[in-house]
This record gives sequence, structure tokens and C-alpha cells, in this order.
Amino acid sequence: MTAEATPLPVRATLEDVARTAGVSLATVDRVINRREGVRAKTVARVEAAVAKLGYRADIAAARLARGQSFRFAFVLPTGGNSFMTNLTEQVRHTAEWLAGQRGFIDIIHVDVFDPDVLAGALETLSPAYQGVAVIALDHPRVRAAIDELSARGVAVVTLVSDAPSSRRLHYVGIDNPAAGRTAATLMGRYLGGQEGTVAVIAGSLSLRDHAERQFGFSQILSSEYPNLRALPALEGRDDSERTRELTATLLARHGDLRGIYCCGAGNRGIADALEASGRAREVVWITHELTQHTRRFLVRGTCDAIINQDPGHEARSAARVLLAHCSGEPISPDQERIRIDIFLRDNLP
Amino acid sequence: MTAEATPLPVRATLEDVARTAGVSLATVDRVINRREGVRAKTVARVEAAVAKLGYRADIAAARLARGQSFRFAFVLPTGGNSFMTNLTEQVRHTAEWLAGQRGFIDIIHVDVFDPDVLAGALETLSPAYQGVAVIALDHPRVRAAIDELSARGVAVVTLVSDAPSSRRLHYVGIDNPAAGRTAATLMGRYLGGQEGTVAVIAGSLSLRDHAERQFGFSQILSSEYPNLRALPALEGRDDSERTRELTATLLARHGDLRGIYCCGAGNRGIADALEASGRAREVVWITHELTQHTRRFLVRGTCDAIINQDPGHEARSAARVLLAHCSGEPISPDQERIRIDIFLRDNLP
DNA sequence: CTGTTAGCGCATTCAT
DNA sequence: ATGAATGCGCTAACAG
Repeated sequence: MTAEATPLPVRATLEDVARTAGVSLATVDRVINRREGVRAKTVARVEAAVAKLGYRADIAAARLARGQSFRFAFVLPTGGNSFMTNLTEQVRHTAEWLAGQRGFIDIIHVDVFDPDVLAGALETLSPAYQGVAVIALDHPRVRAAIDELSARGVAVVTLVSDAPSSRRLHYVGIDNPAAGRTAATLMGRYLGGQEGTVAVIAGSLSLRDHAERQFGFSQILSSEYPNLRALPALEGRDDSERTRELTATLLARHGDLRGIYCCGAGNRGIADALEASGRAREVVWITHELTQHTRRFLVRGTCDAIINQDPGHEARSAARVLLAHCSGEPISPDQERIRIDIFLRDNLP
Repeated sequence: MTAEATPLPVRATLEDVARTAGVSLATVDRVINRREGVRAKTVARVEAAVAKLGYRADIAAARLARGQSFRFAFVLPTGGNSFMTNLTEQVRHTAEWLAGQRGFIDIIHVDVFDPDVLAGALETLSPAYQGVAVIALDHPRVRAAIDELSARGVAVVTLVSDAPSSRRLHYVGIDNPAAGRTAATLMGRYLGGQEGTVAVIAGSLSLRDHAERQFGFSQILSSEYPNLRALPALEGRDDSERTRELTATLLARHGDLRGIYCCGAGNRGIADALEASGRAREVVWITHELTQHTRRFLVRGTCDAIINQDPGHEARSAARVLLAHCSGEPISPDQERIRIDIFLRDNLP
């Protein structure tokens, strides 16, 4: 099979199309960008020329000529856990990249866990922003703030945590019930047919993502693994110390504790309690988000699997979706779908 | 926390820099692009201006002015299995995207499994290509062909299957030994402490990726799960019918068969044999690549886990790496690392 | 309805 | 060692 001798790599320009269609640049532009006021006959001539020459617009030139630039706000939590720190870092990288594409990102830190504060921040956002990405809360005031931004023509994407009934353009994040189900399947399979108790620790069940994970987890565990009994979810407030105490109590109280599913943060507390108890190897512990800490626990064997969402992918995806929307380009859903990653010690990146 | 009132979203241009540095456009350009022939003092002045204004080059404008375009060849297998079909499709999508960035991809189909044919195709490749992505074979003649292309200044990336000792620029694909280890851990954990036999079916052990997966798998299985005995790998030549026969024989011969790891293709044969035997539910089957077929087997419960590499990501990554190299831009390794995905029925995309 | 024209921000001759 | 001028391919006024 010989490689075909490749001909000229010349690319047709708008001028070429104009010439072969026998019209002017402006007319071609009108046809290409589907603007009004061109006779059907002319449209046809231009389209024929486009087809004949295989014309594709040079998007760099188009962007340059259009001269528009974009300004986006990313509303992220103040402080926050390792995952949020990673996410912030990735948003910074993305900002750097976007700056080359005439897009500017401001990172605005607020206490995203307080609905009033979050809503307030959204309400007072500078009108200079054409788009905002926000770690949302599914709360009436937040929804209202998002809807008002949308009504003002601002593109809003929710990031990591959704506000499904709002008028946000797009949600960038994982399917949390599915993530919970994934954890449950892994837990059920790892425990084989063993009988026993499984604990669920969330940060707060009023956080939609935590609640959804818990829901998905319990659903599969109870329907598919009747040998395992899931305890009611405990709330560790994403705080390591509090989570450590909860875990220690759990271990003391339930001699038949076979597994722990943590659908929030505070993982250092779980690791401490588990390792202190001497039962780290026999208890299957599954948690969320790959961080420097959870990675260590996984490698060490204390943790058995990590369900992850890639903050780099999420940051880039949010920026791409916002940019595409604001410049009227399509997005490829395939590329923007955030995966539910499963990490074992063997496939760590 | 109120959102800061955002000031002017104006972006500094080269002209701005030139003006505040009191020099001409050309001089700024020389400094920015680290060209020779500028007095140190002038360089300093320009750099100060750049820093002061926070200047970032507009990459759209730069690309346009440079006016260079790129032509890449993707060498893919003729025919091929579902995975390869998906990959080809994704390369087509990528080509469409690249066309907007002055990059052109030609897909060249060859029998990549024959080293001589593959090497021949590479050797006779039109010199019009600045880059080529190839599903490599780790064979002396192929290596030599890759090295010669590299010597001619052509950027070569290997795709999915590597030729590690060649002078390729970059490998776009997963870490196959790690993928095998991942499968082994899953297999070991799913089988709990059960004693028994585990079969390994490869397409061909002379394919480097298959061999590496098999290696990783056996390594972990024998060191961590002494209760399981891995049979010597069988070769199904990625052919469903042949693989079906192998599987049927395996099932008939080994009453204690607990698991099957397929590190190649031919999955439909495995599913058929497994389902015909009535032991589909008790035998743990782990395979590679998410396709329309393997997805069905996973949902149905015949297959227990799929180790996957994302062909869309791979196609885009290859194109990005080639483009970045040819236009002297850096790549972000983080984004180009191909993940070893694990899919259970719960986290299917 | 259609054509002319002037940039967009940068790279690149060619002068000086 | 530095500057002035030209054009990349396209969009958007503005004319006709």
C-alpha cells in the first residue's frame, strides 16, 4: 500500500470563493455566515463555489477580524479542601490558555456553601462578564440569581455542583448518582458474599452532590447486595477531625463493619481512624477525588478505590463551553462529558 | 463578599508595548521571539513594557501572520475491529477541527500488522507531511522507518501502540503494563479469596501492547493473589470465531475456571461461549476497549469490567502534539496523558 | 441586493 | 541595531 503522492496543500480563501463565484468578498461572507439579503440564485452560486473549492473558514482570521474578546468569572470557594485547591489551580492554567484566545477569566472567591453569600455574589457580579462558571448550590436564591444572569444574557455554567432547575446553559461535572452506584458496585464486588455493615460518610446531605452519591450508593447496595447493610449516612462536614471521630466511633460500635463509602471530603480523618484501628486492610474504603492525600492512602492500601472527576478537564470544559457559546460555535458533547474516573493503585496517573 | 467592579477589559497589543518602550514594532517582535540583534538595554526596556502591560501575544493573529499550514498523515489499519473503527472515526472528527486551524490530516490505511507493509508505507510517505501519527509495531524495519522520518525532520508520534526504542517524538496511548495490572487487581478483588484458574486471551503476543498487558496482569496475579492460577496466554488473533472456540475449550477443560482476562479483541466470541456455557455470571470476565459490543456485554452482566483508552482523546491528543511541535508551542503533559479508564455498568459514558 | 474598503494583531521583508 | 511598510484571511461599516 503506497502512500498517495500528495498534491498541493493550498487552502482556498474567501477571495478564491468570491472569484470563482463571480461575486464580491462581502457577498460570500453574507452567504457563509447566513446573513440576510442575498438572492437565492447568488446564494446557490456561492455555495457551489464553496463546495467546489472545499472552502473552510480560517478561524484564526475570523476571530481576529471580529476582534471580540470575552470576559468570564469563575466563582470558586474560599479556602476549601484539596480538590477545590486543585480545581482553582486548574482554572488558573485554563485562564492562561484562554488569554491567548482573547478570553479573560477572573477568579472570584466566595463562601459557596452559604446560599445567601453565593447568591449575593452572583447578583452583584460586574456586568462586564459575558459568562460565569459557578460551583452552584441547589437553593432558591441561588437559582434565582442564576436565572437573572441568564435573563441578562450572561452565559452561566454550573461547575462540579449543579442547580438543575435553574436556567444555566450547561452543567460541567459528573453524574453523581451514577458515581454513587459505581462505588456501590465496587464495594459489593470487593466484599464478595460477605455479610456485614457498610457505613456512608458525607460532608453534608444538604449538598446536592453528596446527597445524590449517597442515594445512588444505597440504591445499588440494597437492591444488588442484600448481604450488606448500609448504615444511615453520617455528616462529617468535610472536616478531617470530625470525620476521624465519626469513623472511630463507627469502628468501635460495629464489629461487623466491612466497608466505608465516603462521598465527601475529610479523608485524612478516615485514614487516621482506620489505620489506628488496625482494621485498615479488612475494611474496604472507597472515596472520592484524587488528591495528594487520597493518592497516598490508595497506594498504601488503606483506601481501595477512588472515584474521581478530573478538575483539569472540568476547568477546560467550562471555559470551552463558555467560549463556544459566546462566539456562536458548536461544542462537541462527547468531548465535554466529564467522566467518572475509577482509580485503583494500578492505574493512577 | 462582593464581586469586584471590573475595570477595562482591554488587552495590550504589540503596538502598545512598542509605544511604551519607545521602540518600533519590529524590535518588540525581535525581543518577544528571542531573535538576535537587539542591544541588551533595548531588550530590557521592551521586557519592562511587556511586564508592565501584561502583554500576551494573540495567537490567532500570530498564526494568521505566520501563514503557515500543516499537513499530517495518520496511518491507520485497513479494516480492523470496532476499536479501530471508532478511532478512525475520531481521527476524522479531529481532522475537521484541525482544518479550522490550518492543519490538514490525511488518513492512510495500511495493514499495520505486517511490519514490511507498514514500514513500506512510512518509507514512501509523501515529503509534504510535516508530521505523522502511526499505530506502530515494535519491529526493526518499522523502527528504522520511523527514525528516518524523524531524521528528515518529520514529527512522528506513535498512536495506541508504541515503538519505544525508535526516535518518535511522543507516544499517545496508555501504559499497557499498568492496564494489565489494573485488570489483575480487579480480577483478584472480584474473586475474593476463591481458589481457581484464570485464563488470559490475547490477540497476538507479538503485538507489544497485548504482550505488555499480559505481563502486567500475570505479575500482579501471581504476586498478590496466590489463590488464583493464571493459565499461559492463548492467542485468538483478534478473531471472534477463533476466540469463541478457545473460550469454549477453556470452559470445558477447566471446571475451576474463575476468570477470563482478554487483553485483545474478539470479544464477541468470548461472550458467545460464556453465555452458551451457562457460567457467564460466575466467571469474571474483564476485557479491553469500550465498543458497542463490549458495552452490551457489560450492561448484560456477562462482562464485569472494561479497561478502556479513549479513542477521541487519543486522536485529539495526537493532533495537538503534532501541531504544537510544528508550531513551536509547548504542550501540557497533563492534558496529553491518556488515561486508563475503568468502566463498570454504572459509570458508562 | 451587492461591492469597496479599512482594519484586527502580528510576522516579515527591506531599508536605514 | 532598529524602523517602516506590507499582507495574512476575514468581518463590518459604508457605499452604491
